[in-house]
Amino acid sequence: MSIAGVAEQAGVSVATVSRVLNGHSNVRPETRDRVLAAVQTSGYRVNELARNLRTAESHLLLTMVPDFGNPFYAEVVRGIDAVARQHGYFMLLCDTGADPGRERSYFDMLRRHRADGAICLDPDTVQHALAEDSGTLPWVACCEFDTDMGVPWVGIDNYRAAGDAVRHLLSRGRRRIGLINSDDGYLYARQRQEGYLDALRDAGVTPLSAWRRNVYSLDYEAAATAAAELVQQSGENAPDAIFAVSDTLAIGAINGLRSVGKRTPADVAVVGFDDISVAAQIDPPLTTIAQPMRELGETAARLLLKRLADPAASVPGVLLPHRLVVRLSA
Amino acid sequence: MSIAGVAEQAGVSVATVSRVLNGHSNVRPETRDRVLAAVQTSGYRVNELARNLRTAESHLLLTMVPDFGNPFYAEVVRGIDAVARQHGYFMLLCDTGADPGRERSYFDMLRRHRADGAICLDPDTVQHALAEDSGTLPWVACCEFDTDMGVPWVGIDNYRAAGDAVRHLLSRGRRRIGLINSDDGYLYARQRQEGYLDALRDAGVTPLSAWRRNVYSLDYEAAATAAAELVQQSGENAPDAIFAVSDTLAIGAINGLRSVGKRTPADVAVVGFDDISVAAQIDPPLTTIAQPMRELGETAARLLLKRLADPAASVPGVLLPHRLVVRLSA
DNA sequence: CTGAAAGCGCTAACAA
DNA sequence: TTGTTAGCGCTTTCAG
Repeated sequence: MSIAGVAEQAGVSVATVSRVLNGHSNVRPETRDRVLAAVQTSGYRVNELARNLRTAESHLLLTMVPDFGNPFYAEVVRGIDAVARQHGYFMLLCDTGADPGRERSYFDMLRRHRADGAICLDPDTVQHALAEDSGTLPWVACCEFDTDMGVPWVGIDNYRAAGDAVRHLLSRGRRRIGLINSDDGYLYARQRQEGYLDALRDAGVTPLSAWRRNVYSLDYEAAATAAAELVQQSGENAPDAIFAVSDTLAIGAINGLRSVGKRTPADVAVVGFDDISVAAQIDPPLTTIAQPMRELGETAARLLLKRLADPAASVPGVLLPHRLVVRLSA
Repeated sequence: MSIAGVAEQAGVSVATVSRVLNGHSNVRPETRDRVLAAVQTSGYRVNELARNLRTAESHLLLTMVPDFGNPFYAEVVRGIDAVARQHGYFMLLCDTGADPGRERSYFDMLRRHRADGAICLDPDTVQHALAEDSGTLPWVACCEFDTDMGVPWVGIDNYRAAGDAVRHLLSRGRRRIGLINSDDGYLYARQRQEGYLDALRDAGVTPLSAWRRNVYSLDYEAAATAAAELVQQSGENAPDAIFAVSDTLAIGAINGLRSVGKRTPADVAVVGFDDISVAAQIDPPLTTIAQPMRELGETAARLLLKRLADPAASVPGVLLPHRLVVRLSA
């Protein structure tokens, strides 16, 4: 049943039906009622494919995440979704696995008019590829952003946040602070490492490379292994604290520590990053850097919507505040 | 730049361009090359809106989850996504918050031809509303299913799985087994409760209602409170074990137990449900019923795809096996 | 206030 | 092998 059917049933033209469907005011109330009745009885629904073709917009927003099993991303995505829906858009969530190929294929949806805009949370390394050949497409970078990529962005100050974590550990009397970092294809990983190193140096401690481990997947096991290795080194190579760049990693680390008989925080203090909801539930509750996950997502969505509404508008980058949450692990 | 532009540039008709774009064989190689070249230089991309309007399909699949912050759903969704993409479909993830209104509005996307099919993980109570006025729309129920709703489904045997959990506790010598259940708007919640009750009775123990708590949001705090209340009752009202119908709840429960000085499993054994990845990481590692999350999603997607390929085909319901994973919490 | 008609970009008969 | 043409269902001038 198409608009033509409704028109016939109501004894009017398709144009009139379209008008009432779109809430135009220039329709006689009586006519409008007749149309509405016909819509009711016929069970008609607009074909948005047709509408979108005509209006040249899909009202679909893409969100590309490297891994949507990660609770951190889940919460950010919630923020995006809320704002999008609030503005009449639907959000299509794409799990790229941080794979440039998949990322490209999703990005193609923009070019093919299947989506109006995109929000990208992928590693800045893969974002760069996009920025080059599609500087013109409407998208914004979220959480992971390179300020001179010329793309609107939102995120936190990772450098300073990492410093805050380290300074907290320092203030607790820890000196040999280890780092469990993630894949340094992520700018955030590199920035947090810088923040960590500088904070240590500023305090007069020379960071040993033996204190650092990279984990190339955000999984618990890998972090557990890394933590166990770290503390089982001899002498001053063995850290008395660990800063993990995500709560997931921190939880794995605590588990790894326990498996080699080290207690947290008595033997080794641990601080995480993100403040996902499990962080407060584990034993000991995790001290961590809280990111405003929901706001991150909401802001990204708003930036994109603004860009969409006025392609010429200069959309700013925005930095959101982080916060140290002290619990018992450090 | 549209297909017409390419046609002009290549000196052929739009039909020919369409043919090479769609890989039809009846095009002279030389012509095809000319077209391809024009596509290249012009940077043309199909407008899928137009294509979809013409072919009357969107190649979009909807997945409706009640809460996509829940790691359990995340993993199921991964399975759906993988199969969908493998078959040339994109998956649109919708967080309904188990709200019938939002659910309806997403479902409307099917009626409006924005999506070809849907997979629904929402409570069976809200599914029923859908089944009534849209028995004809292509959708399948996943995890949460009512076998006589006339909709293809996939899930596990919740009744038996809950029984297995309880029997395990029984075999460990626990008799006063508590239940932390979720919102009984979910069929799975009601089924697991039945399984729990029957297993207890079969073992000759009379389940006290004082042993049971419902938690209406899947969050840690609520579960923690429930667990604390449960064990602080007097006499035989205080359970010596708790079966929680999800790992999230179980983790919260263990935390609640700890907060009132009860150790797990020494004082109170705990078994969870789902086997999400944190389950193995907490202290003590969680004994739980593992659901084949990924397969659940993959199967749902396959059922839907089958239904789409042949609307007349009778699509079966499928029951996937669960598994008791014994760790240290019980 | 309403209708006729053009056209969004594409695919698929049908012709040649 | 290629071109012409008729829609897909809708919105939107432009006339009346």
